Amino acid sequence: MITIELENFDLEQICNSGQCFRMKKISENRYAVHAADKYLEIEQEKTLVTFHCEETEFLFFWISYFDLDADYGRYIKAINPRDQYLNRAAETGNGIRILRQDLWEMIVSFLISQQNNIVRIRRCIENICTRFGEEKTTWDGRTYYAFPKPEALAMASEEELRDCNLGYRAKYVAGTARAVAAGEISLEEISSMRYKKAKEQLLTLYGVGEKVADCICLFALHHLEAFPIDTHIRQALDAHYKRGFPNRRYKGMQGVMQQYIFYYELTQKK
DNA sequence: CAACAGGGGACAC
DNA sequence: GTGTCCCCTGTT
Repeated sequence: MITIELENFDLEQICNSGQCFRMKKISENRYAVHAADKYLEIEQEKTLVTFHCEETEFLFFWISYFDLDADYGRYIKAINPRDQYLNRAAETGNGIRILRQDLWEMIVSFLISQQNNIVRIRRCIENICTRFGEEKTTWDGRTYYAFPKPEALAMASEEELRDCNLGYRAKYVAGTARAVAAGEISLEEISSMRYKKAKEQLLTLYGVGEKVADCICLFALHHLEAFPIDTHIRQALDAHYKRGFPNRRYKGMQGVMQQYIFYYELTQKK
């Protein structure tokens, strides 16, 4: 168990920022996180955050996962003081972190996300984990399921994937899983590529388009210059940035700004 | 019951 | 780059 003090860190904001689909609130101030094959419970009391895991796992996995070494105050300070909209957005989402999630998990998650709502996306992912993921045990003896490996999903039939509620997205997951399992594309190589190259490779996958590729680049590969444009962001850009988003000013941190905007739009609609 | 929207993408032209 | 289809499920 590790307790540390953190600035610009808010579990509720991270959970609702739409980048991770396997994090959920389990009680007041306490969240459960599934990531790749790991499980963590985490608590927050104002700036005091407690990770319920061993120190080695905290050091070698969760620090990177939650981007704890980064200074998000620096991103917020970089915002144009005259941009009222972005300042409001960043104020609302000032505890958001861009997570470093598993590449394969993000590929499948965002394949499933297309033309889909968040509640159902979560259910779909839970379904494929339960059905095709490796069985694991928490420190206190409870069973959970890891995210299924490419090989496991490559062996699944399209119909089995449809049974997991994927709908027409089943063929995308099946096709992409087979391509990865067959070695037609190397996740390891993509991990070491720069943004432009990585995105280009991801676009060759069946079912991966512009928006999904950018989500994968941002939420798995931590390419902060990726700026995924979905329907919500599109509306926000049309309303507040008629001359386009100031990419030059926010060079290398557009993805962080995208998250502030996305989260802000989501909270406004409730 | 019908209509519709929900974090798009493939494919043809 | 534009249009059309995909044909999913939950909500209204």
